[in-house]
Amino acid sequence: MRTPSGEMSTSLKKGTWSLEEDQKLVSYINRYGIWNWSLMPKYAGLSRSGKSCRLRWMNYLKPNIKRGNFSKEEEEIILHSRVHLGNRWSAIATRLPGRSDNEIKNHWHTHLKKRGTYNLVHQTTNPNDIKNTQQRVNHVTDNIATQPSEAFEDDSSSSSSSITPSIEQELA
DNA sequence: AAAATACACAACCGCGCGAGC
DNA sequence: CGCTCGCGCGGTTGTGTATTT
Repeated sequence: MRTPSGEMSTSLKKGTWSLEEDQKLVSYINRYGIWNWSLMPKYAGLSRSGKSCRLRWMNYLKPNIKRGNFSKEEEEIILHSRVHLGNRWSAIATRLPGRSDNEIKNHWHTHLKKRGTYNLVHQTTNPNDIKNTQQRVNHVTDNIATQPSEAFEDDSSSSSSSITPSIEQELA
């Protein structure tokens, strides 16, 4: 195994994030952007690994992240996408703006897995709903089949590019 | 009311890939 | 061309909460 250079074994904190840690990470990224996950936590005053920070940001702190219940339509998209894409959660996540791959994966394991197959999602809906839903799902599936997976624009990339080494100097 | 169990969500770990040197 | 590094992904585990006994 490799040992990431930026995050050596300096007693990194693990477990649930506190509000204070969230605030530190958010305010740092808002100010300086994302330039290097391995080094950022140090400058942000966090005793966390870069991986941990990245996960926290991607899944909960990033703007536009949707929290809370999945809609029926979102579940349908997940179920149907999984049939076509398998367990490629990140690819499935591109079909659901505002949802992270981790959240979708969790939702699958806790809710949707039990249903077994895509078809069972319809078990409580009336015939008309089923028809309409099937049309929507077919539309989504067609898109999946035709366009690889660039689908939704991701604004995270815009912030990660330009801000790099000068920050390190500024903060050192 | 307390203990046991099930459930849902948050976070970690290991690995592979691509870019840069 | 091989090596190192950082990032992202998917699987798995940990933890808190709700429900049942």
